[in-house]
Amino acid sequence: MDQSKRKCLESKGWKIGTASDFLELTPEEAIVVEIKLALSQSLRERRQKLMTQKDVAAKISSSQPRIAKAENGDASVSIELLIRAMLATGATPRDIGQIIAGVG
Amino acid sequence: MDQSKRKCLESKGWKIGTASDFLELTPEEAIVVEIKLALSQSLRERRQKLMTQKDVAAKISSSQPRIAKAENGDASVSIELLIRAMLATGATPRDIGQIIAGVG
DNA sequence: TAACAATATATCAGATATGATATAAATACA
DNA sequence: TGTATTTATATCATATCTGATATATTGTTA
Repeated sequence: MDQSKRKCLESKGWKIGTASDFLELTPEEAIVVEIKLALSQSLRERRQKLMTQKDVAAKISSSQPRIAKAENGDASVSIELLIRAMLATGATPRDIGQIIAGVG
Repeated sequence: MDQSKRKCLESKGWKIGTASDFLELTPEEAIVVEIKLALSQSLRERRQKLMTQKDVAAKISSSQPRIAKAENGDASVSIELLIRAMLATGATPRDIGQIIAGVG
């Protein structure tokens, strides 16, 4: 990973150490990060076509700020919240599965 | 869902209310439960062929009891831990995506 | 431009998930 | 049978994730 991507991730709360790559993460952790970012991106793309962050939040009893963080790839957002938000946009398990399958 | 399945889920900590179906869960929550159970099952199947719960735990800095809970579909286990455990068995994002895509 | 809607950022207390530990129960296998 | 291995259950302090709230920023539209 290049310098700019690392800085980007760090600004969102990801702790990827001082190395210039994912070397400080186990392979499993690195893939989890990639899965989260893929879901995050996809959530934003889907949601923008259909509704506001507030709408998504209401459907899953969350809050607009939390959906903003989800879409921004913030490290504090769980995979579960990302999936719940995706589902709120009408995504199916099939849609979500395909996004995850496309990682790596 | 029949009575026995409901009792089974409840014994694992799932709060599905008093109804005889998933009616007390939002559609999104119900799907999340199904995704967790699917990952849980798949984890056990994959893991048993390859290694012990202790082995999986070591690979992802978790503990054997936690892996046991993951395989038993305990409600306290996050999707993230399920995915990390799957990855520890050698599952790829593609494998995981297919399992999720098959829900519903 | 002004006014409004949408999104981003900051903070925080409460809830949930965590690994660790101890140990019970089950399973394998000599 | 007994003994070792594996898995399940219970408890707990800590870390992480949560929604709520306030508010700043950005974007849109009159």
